[in-house]
This record gives sequence, structure tokens and C-alpha cells, in this order.
Amino acid sequence: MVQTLIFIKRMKGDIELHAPNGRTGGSMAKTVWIGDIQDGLHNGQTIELKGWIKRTRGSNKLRFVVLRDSTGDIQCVGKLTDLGEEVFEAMKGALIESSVILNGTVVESEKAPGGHEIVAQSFQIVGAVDPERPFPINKEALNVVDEDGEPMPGGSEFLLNNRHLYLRTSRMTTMLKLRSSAFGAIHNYFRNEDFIEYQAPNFVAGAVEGGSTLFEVPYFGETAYLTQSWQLYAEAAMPALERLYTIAPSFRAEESRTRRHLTEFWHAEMEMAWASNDEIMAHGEGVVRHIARTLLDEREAELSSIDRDLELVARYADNPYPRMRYDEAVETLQGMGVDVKWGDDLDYSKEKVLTQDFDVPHFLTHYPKIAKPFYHRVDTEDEKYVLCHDLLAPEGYGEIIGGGERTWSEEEILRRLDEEGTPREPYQFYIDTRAYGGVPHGGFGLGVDRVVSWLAGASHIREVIPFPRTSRRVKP
RNA sequence: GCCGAUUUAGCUUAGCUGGUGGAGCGUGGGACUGUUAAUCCCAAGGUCGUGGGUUCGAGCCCCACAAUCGGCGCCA
Repeated sequence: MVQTLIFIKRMKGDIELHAPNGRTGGSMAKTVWIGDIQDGLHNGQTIELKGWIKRTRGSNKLRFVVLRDSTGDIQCVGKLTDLGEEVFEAMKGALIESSVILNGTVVESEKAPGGHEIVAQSFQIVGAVDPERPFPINKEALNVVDEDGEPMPGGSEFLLNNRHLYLRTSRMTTMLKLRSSAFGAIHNYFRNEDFIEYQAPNFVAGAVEGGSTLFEVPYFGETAYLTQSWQLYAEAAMPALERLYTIAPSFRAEESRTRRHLTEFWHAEMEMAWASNDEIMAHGEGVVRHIARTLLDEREAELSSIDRDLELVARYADNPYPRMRYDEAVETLQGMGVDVKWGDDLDYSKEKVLTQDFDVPHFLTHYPKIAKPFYHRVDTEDEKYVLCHDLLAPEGYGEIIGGGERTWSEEEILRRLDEEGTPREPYQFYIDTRAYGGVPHGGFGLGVDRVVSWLAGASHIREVIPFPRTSRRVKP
């Protein structure tokens, strides 16, 4: 199909936009972005700007209209003498979040926020906002604080109910940009390391995580479940692709009421043939550090705008992540007077104590076999342990990676299932994959939302996903 | 699943020992030619989450229910 190509100059070169040929009678494509204006690319030019009204102020002869688009904010000045009575009145009556097209001259101005402003020559409202129904999110709604007076815009019931409108406010827009860069960084990391992207089904027949609750879905007279992890299906493809990864949603029907949990979260998972626990961990460290580095390279201004300490993020990008065996962690905790005994799983309250002195993420390895499910491979050097790892983020953000070597021989996996009293039948396809050329292998799952939440310094994981799903909320 | 809270105008909230609810933002009207979350004046806007109880009288005390938030368990 023939399409009209419009080439637009942006900071990073030419961007191709595709407009339907002739059908709309002309192009709606936008050619000027606020971010570029504030970077000085349009000084002295007369331009056409398309955007939304963020705020207005002024007198009855001079109006200031702050416009926003996806790249930033800019102050526009409208003078009665330039615009004429009719257009000036329209500008005066335009409400917040009206969409507008404004023509004017870009000037440098020390008085304008950002250093530039536009002196308007024309002003046209595209989508008006009704005064009977003004944009409900105002500065008061954004002023939500918790009991300690800390800003907590993600915790307001009103903002959660109006999430579809909250998305366009500056904090949420910033979080979505950080999130995008994090997703891109994960793809780049694994592709650069010769991993192949691979998709597993979201409807599944059985559990992956022992103990985690599954969401049931009616499935043509049968019951299916929403996947908790791609792992079992990734292991099936491991002999074909050897190094594979995905970024996909996982679902867990846990009534967790914490700032680290969602019922639907984005899971970056990798699986790797011929790999030891140490080698898998090296990729876990590699991808997390690459995400931190990418955020600094691509989103420094955004991180600063939400008051994130850039030196802290740089520390996470530039330093190796130490490894600590489970036994050592337990001893450390006991030394701190924490009531924990060997064989206990380390819950969040203990993780928090353990990580309070960490200045970078730490791996915890070699958990007792009794604390982990059957697919974790037993350490041949000491069969009390399994070859696994968790990566714990500092600043109280908790576990961001869980992974390790998999039980790979058919004989051993059957023994582990029997030891646990887990029935074989639901895992028959998984056991089958061991019967034909099993090899040592492993992988990990990374909670993408958790990593973004941590690196952004968010007050709640809800802050970094557009429409959070928790045990109490599936709307909007 | 467990524990702890909250619910007053569109939003954010004040409300004393129980005696007919105040404000800021937003909206409408007015003033102002350089504002920076503009400012100043005026106005409209409330069956105080729902149901019941105590009382001469309930936003406030008691009970139930509902919605939501925070923390824990579990995990990414």
C-alpha cells in the first residue's frame, strides 16, 4: 500500500511517520516537540505546537498558558493586542487538559520556566474541556502524603480510581518513560548476549511455583490457569535454543498487601543450557546493572525530576554484586539477634534486616533443600543444599531475582517429586524433557516492575505500572 | 489468610467535652499587560460511606455492613 512519508527532524535524527494517503485530506503529524524547544532547537522560529494545557494564569490583557506534550512543558504568552478579542477570550476560557494547536514565535526568556517561551500568534482549541466537568486531578489531589508526611501519590484511592487520567500527570509520565527504558535495556542485554526471545503460553494446565495460588479460568468446560512463570515451558525449548529469554506477564493470586506485590506483574525470565549457578548469576547481575546504566544514560533528567539520587543509581550500575551463602546470612542474622534457625526460609522481615547495611544488591545462594521446590538442583558437594540464588535489592525493595540450576536428570527429578510428595502426573511433559538428552541448565526470573520501582525510588510498585492489578483492584 | 487504620463539597482537609459544618484547590462572576502551583474580591457547591442504636439532641458515642489504605505471611 502506498503511504505518504513525512520526515521529521528530531534530536536523534530522522523519524519516519506514516500518514494514510489522502484519506484525511492532509497531515495531522506533529513537527515540533516541547523538549526540542527547551533544548534551544527552535530559537527565533515561528512554529506550530500541538499539546495539552497544563495550567493557565494571567490578566485580562495578557495570558500565560503552560502547554505540555510527551516531551515536556513550555510557557506560552498570549497578548490581547496580538490575538484579538475573540481568540484571546478563547484562550482565557480554555481549561486544564484542553488540547490545543498554537502558532507562535520561540524566544529565549530568563523569566520562563525552562528558559524558553512561545509568543502566541494564534490559538485554537481542538478538544475542549467542559467547565461542568473540569479535569478532576488538581494539585490538591496530587498532594497525598502518608502517615509520616512522605509523598505517596500512588496510594490515593482517588488517583487509583482515576488512573486513566492520572497517567498524563508528570510523575506518572516519568515513571512510564523509565519503565520503557528498562524494558528496552532487558531486550538489549539478552540480545547482545545471543539469547533468543521465546514466548510461552499464558493459559497453562498446572502450577510452577509450589504454594503460590493460581488464577482459575473457565476453558471450554475445563479449568485452565493463568501462568505464574514461563519456566517449565522454557525448559522444554532449552535443548532447541540453548539460550532464551522473555518479558511477559505472570499472574499470582496471592492476597499480598505490600508495596512490592502485584497480581499481574512483568516477568523477565531467561533459561540457559550448559550453565552453572555462578554463570546464571553473572547474567542476573549483568542485566540489572545494564538496566541501571541505561536509565542513567537515557533518563537522567527524568530520574532527577522525581528526586532520585543519581549517585545511588550509578553505584548500582558500576559495582559488582557480592554473593553470600544462605548459611552466612543466617549466621549474620543470628549475630544481629534475629530469631532465625537453619532451614527457615528467609522472609521479608529478615531480608530487610539483612539488607539494611547493603549498599548494592547482594545474591543469596545455596538455600537448604527443604526450603525450595523440587526443580531446584541439589548441590552435589553437599546434598543439604540446592544450587539457587535470590538477588536482594537494597533500600528495602526486597527480592528482585530468583533463580538457579534446575534438576536435570530424569531419575533425580522423580526422586525429588517423591520426596516432596508431589504427584508426577501434572509434570509429565516436564519429566519427558529430561528423558531425551538432559543437560545441566538453569535460569532466573526477574520482577521488572520491582526493579523499576527500586531504581526509580518509587514509594510503591503501583507507581511504575500504568494499570496496577492487586488483590483489591482490577479497575479501571 | 492475619493485624492496624481511614471514610466530611469534584479534590485535599479542619471540626473542641455530643448543642444545626469551616477552609484551600477547582468551577462561575469581577479586578489586574510579565505571571511562575500568580494574586485580590464575590458566588454557587454538603442528606458528614450505608444501615441500625443510645440521647431532648449525633460528623463526634455504640453495633453491623461496605469500600479503601498501610503492614505482615507468600513471592518477582
